[in-house]
Amino acid sequence: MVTIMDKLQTKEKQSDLRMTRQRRLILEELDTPGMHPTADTVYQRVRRRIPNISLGTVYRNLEILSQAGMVKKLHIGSGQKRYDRTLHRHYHVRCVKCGFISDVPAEPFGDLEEAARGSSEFDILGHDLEFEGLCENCKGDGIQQHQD
Amino acid sequence: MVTIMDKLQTKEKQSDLRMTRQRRLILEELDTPGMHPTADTVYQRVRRRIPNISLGTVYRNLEILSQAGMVKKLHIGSGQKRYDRTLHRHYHVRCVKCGFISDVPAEPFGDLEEAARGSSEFDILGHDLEFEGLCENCKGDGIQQHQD
DNA sequence: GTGGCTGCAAAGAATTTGCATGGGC
DNA sequence: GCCCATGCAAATTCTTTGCAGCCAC
Repeated sequence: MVTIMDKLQTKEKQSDLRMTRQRRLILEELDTPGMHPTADTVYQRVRRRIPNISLGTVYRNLEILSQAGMVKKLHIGSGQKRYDRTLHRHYHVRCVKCGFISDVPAEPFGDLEEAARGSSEFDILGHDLEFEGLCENCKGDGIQQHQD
Repeated sequence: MVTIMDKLQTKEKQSDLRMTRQRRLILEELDTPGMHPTADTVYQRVRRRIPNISLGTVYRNLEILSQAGMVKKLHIGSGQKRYDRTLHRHYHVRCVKCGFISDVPAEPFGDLEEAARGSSEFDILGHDLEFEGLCENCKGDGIQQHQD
């Protein structure tokens, strides 16, 4: 089991990262704006350019990049984990019908944490906010399948 | 794969629910205040009273109860799903060190969704807010393991 | 050159599902 | 009695890991 101590330690090592072809292409895929791909989606896409890359490598890299703070792991919806290139802080909306995830360009609400501090014994360090709703496609009762 | 249509349909059927011994005890476990157990934790606890209950039954029931709106499925942290008896709307804090999850008794922020509506094409229906922080035990650098 | 990184494959963890039987209503 | 619910076990799905060779620095 990976402990937080592992995480904290790994975070220090981010300068050691070697920029392999695999890692560079994985990062490139994540740079596509508005994407919140699963590990498998990243795998499928990078495979177009490195046909024999392994899914294990993709998982390993997403984990490493996530611990280095270059990528954010999202635990949205009930399915697989998703990954988001962390450029600036933002929120997400998930379509309750098709699962499509989109960015919400709203400014982070700073006072949320202040309010939580008043009613919890925790040291509050941050927050994640996820909206639920119906995406453009699903508003009209259409049952389309959205992409990542 | 379970689609949203399945979900919506099942939601209508909530009156069909039979109150079996298994289902009742699962609900009882979830009634314990402040608990956010995983399926396996529920299984372990109910097993004390129904030794031969199966893990599959626990999963099936948690899913059914969740779709009936009696239980909320939480996707917090990276690990297993957790389940929360839905009595009233509230938020959660997760300890980044030990993973302990606690309720935040703060009142829901209604204006969050209003703000999101302004900057998204989605029909916003709701939101989930999760705080991150350090729990009482972990504040002092202790690396204790919290329970559910 | 060396230590991190990769591909491959097998293992592991979490959850779902098929089927025959059992039990709530 | 009907039909949903259960126990059991196998199957799926997603993710991690061991290992020998490879490659970025």
